Amino acid sequence: MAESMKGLHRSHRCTEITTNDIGKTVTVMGWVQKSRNKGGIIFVDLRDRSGLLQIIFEENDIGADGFAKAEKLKSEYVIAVVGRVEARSGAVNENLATGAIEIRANELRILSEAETPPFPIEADSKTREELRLKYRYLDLRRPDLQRNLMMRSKVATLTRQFLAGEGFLEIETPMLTKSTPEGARDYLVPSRIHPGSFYALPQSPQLFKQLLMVSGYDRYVQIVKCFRDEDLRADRQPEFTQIDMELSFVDVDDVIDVNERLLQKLFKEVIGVDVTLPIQRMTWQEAMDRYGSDKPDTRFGMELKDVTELVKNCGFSVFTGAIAAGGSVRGINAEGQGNMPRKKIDALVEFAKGYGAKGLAYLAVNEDGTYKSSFAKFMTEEELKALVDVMGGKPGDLLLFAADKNKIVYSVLGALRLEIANNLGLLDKNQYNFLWVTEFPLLEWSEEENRFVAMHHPFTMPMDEDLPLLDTDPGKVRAKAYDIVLNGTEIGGGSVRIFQNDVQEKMFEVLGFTKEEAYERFGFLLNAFKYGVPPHAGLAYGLDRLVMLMAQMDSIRDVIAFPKVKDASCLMTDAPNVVDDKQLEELGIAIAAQEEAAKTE
RNA sequence: GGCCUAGUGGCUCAGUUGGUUAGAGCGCCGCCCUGUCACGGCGGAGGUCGUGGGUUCGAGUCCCAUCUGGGUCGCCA
Repeated sequence: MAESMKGLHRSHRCTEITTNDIGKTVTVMGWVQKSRNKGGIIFVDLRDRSGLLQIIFEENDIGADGFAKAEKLKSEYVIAVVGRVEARSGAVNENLATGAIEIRANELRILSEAETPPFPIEADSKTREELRLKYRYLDLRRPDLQRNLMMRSKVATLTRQFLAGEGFLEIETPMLTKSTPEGARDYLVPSRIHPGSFYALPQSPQLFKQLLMVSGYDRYVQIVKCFRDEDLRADRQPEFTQIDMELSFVDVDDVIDVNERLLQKLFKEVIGVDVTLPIQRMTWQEAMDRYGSDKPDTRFGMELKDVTELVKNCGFSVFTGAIAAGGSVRGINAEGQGNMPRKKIDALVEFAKGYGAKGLAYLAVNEDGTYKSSFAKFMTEEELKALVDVMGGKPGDLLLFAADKNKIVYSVLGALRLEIANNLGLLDKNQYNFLWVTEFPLLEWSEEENRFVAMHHPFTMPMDEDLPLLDTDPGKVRAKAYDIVLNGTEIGGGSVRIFQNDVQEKMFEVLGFTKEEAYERFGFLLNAFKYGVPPHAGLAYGLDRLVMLMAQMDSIRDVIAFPKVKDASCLMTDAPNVVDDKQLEELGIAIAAQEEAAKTE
């Protein structure tokens, strides 16, 4: 039977008690991690969010009734113990922070009994994630998840402290807002009062924070939930948290400066890692050319080399064909992998095909200097040698080439170098390589929509020197946009915003919006800009990704208390679910007949 | 939507070319044990092999479909 905690007050968390407290009487409360009954003496490991503490029960201290109660303790019972802190008379447990002490219990209360949990509550769980997510409240008792969520809390707290000191104000923006179907799919919320109309949950507070700048708040920050109705990934959840900020009267360098100092503080104080400032910067074009990615992992080399000029007249039609079609031929050098078995190379070819490559050409430099290659017969000895030289190929190296449209070549080789590095164990989670990627293209041609779309968003300022190109060659315009990349993961991004109505209108024109359409969607912003708007810029971090990397996890699910699974459902609550007809009726919503209905009958 | 991958007692796994009664460790239950901390000893319970169908004398194993997770491409301004 559950007992009351009347008259008891917890004096310490488990690991807050140290050898300095020996002799004191303390009151501790928590969960039974493990009970070891030796007959006349019982040891119980008590757990709370701080860690473990050993309690010792003997009849002499606690009496016959108390001892009988202690004999009943099982895993996950919630108990309160009053007792004296003692130095252990048995061996010290080196594995425990509190291994030199124990609590000799004088009083025990069983606050809550517990059924045997469906999986062990322990660090480094081997239990399949599906089960852990169904019982997430038990999973969250495990020390590694508790550590992750405590780390996350610390990041949020330090961020608020630091930015408050830099003059930022924390201001909330609405969760029920207007759908702006540019970008990701919106989550929609039906309006009861306006049947047939919908709010959208924000994909980001973008427009509101810009309006706050118009209103003179000067520097804004918000740690805020954002929503995007797109497919999930290990680092993508439908609802996620941003550290979102905006600053007035600044340009790119000002935003970078304050954020570099924020990152330096966070990494030092949370995980003891020194971030050397300034953080390296690289233009988008250089990142693509050297790494085939706009978020390069710079912890290892294996950089791309452009060999287009070298092979444009060779006899290998795969190369020359791609070049003739306006593409390029580029390669990477997997150093020391020249003896990779054919089977593994074939697996890499298959991997490359997953990124749109039609194939992958390879050349291994044998130890004796001869070549083993899928395309040697199409090229002269001189051509091959020149190719190997440009790639820096040494005996024992494996050269891999992709020939296609630039976009595919970049994505194939960018993914391939990561895949190879991962297979070779080159990715050290203890190494933190930051990189600013700057000067992103302003626009991207969408084959699907047959128009330009904004690469970042439609409010991103073009680079001053590229402004004239908006009229003549929009695809060439670079933006004052920047991403902060850590170990190949984009942890944040932002831009300087357009603050002149004429530039903004030009931007909408290039995106194919009529003036009417632009006002229909974003009129509140465009109107606001008529009344005096400061130059402003901002940045937003993905808090989940940032903490994931700090905690050295592979999925953001491990730093989110209640994450969703791949199909965006919640295994614990079973959301989303079907609602009552009455609810739908009030909202004026009818569900269209689904083919599914026939299937379930 | 495509591709890859996993599903066997509560948990994690093994299970041969298809062949007796599907095994192990941990956990759980009972008894014993006064210095354990991966406690120990003795005994015990517990499995429609994700689901449905098929091939076969015989299916955990082979085939088809399907469900539930995970990774990824598309998608993610």
